[in-house]
Amino acid sequence: MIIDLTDPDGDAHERIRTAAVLLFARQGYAATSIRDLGRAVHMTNAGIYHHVASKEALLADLMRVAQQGLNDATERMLATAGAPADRLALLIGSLTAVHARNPLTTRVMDGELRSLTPGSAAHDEIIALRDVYEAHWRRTLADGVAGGTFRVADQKLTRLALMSMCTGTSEWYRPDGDSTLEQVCAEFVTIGLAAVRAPAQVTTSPDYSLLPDFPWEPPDAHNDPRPDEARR
Amino acid sequence: MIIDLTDPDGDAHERIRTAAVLLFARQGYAATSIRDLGRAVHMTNAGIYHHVASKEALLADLMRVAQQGLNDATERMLATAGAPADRLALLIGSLTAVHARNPLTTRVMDGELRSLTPGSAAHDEIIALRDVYEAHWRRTLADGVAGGTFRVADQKLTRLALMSMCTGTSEWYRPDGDSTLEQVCAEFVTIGLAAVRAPAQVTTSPDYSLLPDFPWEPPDAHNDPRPDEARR
DNA sequence: AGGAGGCGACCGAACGTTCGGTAGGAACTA
DNA sequence: TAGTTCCTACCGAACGTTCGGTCGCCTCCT
Repeated sequence: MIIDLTDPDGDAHERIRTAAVLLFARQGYAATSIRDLGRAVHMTNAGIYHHVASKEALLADLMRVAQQGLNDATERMLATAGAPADRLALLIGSLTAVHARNPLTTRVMDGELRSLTPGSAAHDEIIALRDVYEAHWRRTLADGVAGGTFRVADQKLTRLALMSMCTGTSEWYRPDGDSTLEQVCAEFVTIGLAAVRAPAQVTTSPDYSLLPDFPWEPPDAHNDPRPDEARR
Repeated sequence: MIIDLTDPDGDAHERIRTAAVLLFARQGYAATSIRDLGRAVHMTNAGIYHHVASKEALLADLMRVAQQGLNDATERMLATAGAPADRLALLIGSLTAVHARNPLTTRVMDGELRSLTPGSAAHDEIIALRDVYEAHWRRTLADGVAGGTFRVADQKLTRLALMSMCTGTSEWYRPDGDSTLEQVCAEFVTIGLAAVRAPAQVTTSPDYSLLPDFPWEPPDAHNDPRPDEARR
């Protein structure tokens, strides 16, 4: 499933998407030119436009597919979960795992929403998809509080704090660290349950095979240079 | 201390910095033009260059002063703290508070390092300053582990996870929420101590007057439009 | 024959940056 | 007091470059 950016026989659309997620994550959308993309896939800027309607449409497409993938996977996993504590554990674990395993895609997802023209159809669509996702968190927290399992001062604050803990994973997680992905997720689940004052439970680790696997996420994404911690 | 961007009698350098932090945080450095800055302070693009050597120097200056301010404040606060648990609590609380109170400045600090030319003197200087700051975290965690107070699987992972929880605050905290800043900080300290398996302690809330107050952070920063959660 | 894929050349606009010039005031001299 | 000389702050115009995007043509493959 690895994608060779320079292979002219590969699917061009897929190669462009792969290059886009790489460069958008590394330099940011605004600082990446169509010519940069072309250089990465061995094409001219004009060639890119044979496969893509516009630079912004490329970003929107990327974000839409990625967010949709997360939504689908989340709903698949939640389908078998019962109590709010179980659901919260699943939400935390899966969001963390997705960010750890797809750091480039998720960095674009989380950080480039502002690059879509406000009010455009694409922008509104991504926001709507994100709302659908966040509704799972909102409902889980509300259910837990209503049922007496959770005790939180401010549901919105708790949700955003936990989500930002999970999404932050894409900025620092490396698979060659001392902790496995499973350990990180379990750790975060423990922290999350503590944050809502729910009793820590023996967590059945989530089935990672249900998580979305973005085909354009390069296998060596974790070795991609990052501006910080460059020499550590 | 509030700064009127359009007041021609105000200090021009200060006005430009204020506009820069606003626009860089809102649109990103790459998507902000010198002409945008000029428009914000009622100057032409040429006028800006009378006060600023280059666009990148403006960003570097901003980041350097901000990071230096955080470093100084952190060292002032740590000077009176003893045990690793106290020091960790201070680090968590102060980093959270700085991000909550200066969301625009901290978003630029945390997210625009990649916009500085890699290898340039300015880039290296910011990284060095950041290293100095992170060393406080590293040492605190190492001391706690060595002394038996903390029990963590992976110090680097723990540090980065906790720091990203704190820095995430700038993305969602609003002073008009259900929780005060003090409550958020206390909550995060509790979570952080749980993450290192240290006994939760009665936290003496940090002295927020020691925290850096960036003069260019607009007083209505929390009302500045953000791409996500726009309609919530 | 004809469509898919791609190239070179090009467009208008915007970019960061530079340059010559100027209004206004302070400072000094006659 | 009047005149000369600076200096700070800024503007209008332009520099060369790069931007996102378009157009026509060529070359394969079917």
